[in-house]
Amino acid sequence: MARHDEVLIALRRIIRATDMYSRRLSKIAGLTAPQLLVMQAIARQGEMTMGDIADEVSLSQATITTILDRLEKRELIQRLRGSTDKRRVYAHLTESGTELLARAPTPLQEEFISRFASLSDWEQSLILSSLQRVAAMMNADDIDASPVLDLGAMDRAQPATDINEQRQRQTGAQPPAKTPAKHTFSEATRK
Amino acid sequence: MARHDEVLIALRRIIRATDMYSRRLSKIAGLTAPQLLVMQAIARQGEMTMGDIADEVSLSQATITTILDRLEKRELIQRLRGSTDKRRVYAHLTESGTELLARAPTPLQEEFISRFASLSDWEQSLILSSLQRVAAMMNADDIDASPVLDLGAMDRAQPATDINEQRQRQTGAQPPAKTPAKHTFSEATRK
DNA sequence: CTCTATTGTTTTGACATCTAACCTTTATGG
DNA sequence: CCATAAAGGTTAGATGTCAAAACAATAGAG
Repeated sequence: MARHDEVLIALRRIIRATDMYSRRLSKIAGLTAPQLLVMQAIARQGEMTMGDIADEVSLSQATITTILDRLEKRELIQRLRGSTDKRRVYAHLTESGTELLARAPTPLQEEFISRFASLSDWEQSLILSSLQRVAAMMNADDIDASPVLDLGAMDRAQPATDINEQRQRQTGAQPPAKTPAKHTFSEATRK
Repeated sequence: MARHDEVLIALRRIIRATDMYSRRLSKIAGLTAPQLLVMQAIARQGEMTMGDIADEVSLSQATITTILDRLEKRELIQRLRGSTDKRRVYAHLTESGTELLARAPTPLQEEFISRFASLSDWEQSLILSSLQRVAAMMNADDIDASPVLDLGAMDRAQPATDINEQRQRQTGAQPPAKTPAKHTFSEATRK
């Protein structure tokens, strides 16, 4: 078995564990992992537009919409249409949302966190940088995305012309603690 | 920002990249990543039951069912009820399934593979073992579920050496997945 | 001051996933 | 033998997720 096959297996296990924890979270805390992440982001900023949230948590806008739909239905967040720019929609936590969030656990398994914390410092940074490298290697081809790409593509899918479009949202992954900040939100000072 | 928060971010990026590649695969090759994995597994074994596949690719049986539903609808695989044991259902590739599979790319981004391959040997194994360790740390609490809630136990006495032991047979990978049962208790409560 | 391009969201349609509940069949204990 | 448990699959119901298309509102060009 090739090394990269083992990588794939490990990745799928990680992905699955993440998913299963999300479901467990949902049972014990009433929030799935993405819901929790989104709410934490909103709590940090006070109020955010859909696009801001999407950038912050690295999900598409469409996904944010559906997540907020569910949160809104449960009255954990509220949407407010922007007054100056009516295209924007601002989300903020409700009373009960804030409360629920306060009682919620972390979006990463406690078990994992404590195990990870018990590793020595150099082991932790080794693991972290490995993950970041993998992430970078996987996201990289997003950036250049060979403009031509395989012949086999055209005899099957007609579209296939859209590779350049998404170059707006890739964050380097190198700088440790750095909010992407591609979006300055200074809307309130509009005329 | 805490180390484990950075871990979380890296993980989410990896998960997202994996998902996006799956969609791209689906466009250029007509198969998503899980579909491809399932078909490759079947191709290797010739013929497999739902449960075998589930174990092999680390997904639940229900998921395999829905994936095979789609593949069967497109006539890429076929289901055959077992003759001796009629509970079993065997899946095998059809003519066109074999053909499509032959033309399909790898389930991991080529770009990633070549980047990974270009790393030195020790780097590769460093990354691989980091991933395997993360996977092991995340899946670990699956095993016990709730014996005690230690915390005080480990932060003092143990030099944290036995945490690594959990991953004994990961690298061997002969018997893949092996979800530790834990599922067999809630069955016959219907009545 | 219109007409059009751009920007921000939502909707649509398709997959992937899981748990829990439900069927079928086989295995087992009296 | 037969009732019941166990094993293998499928169905139902929820989420998450994305690309693309559809909408809505603002910004720009003439």
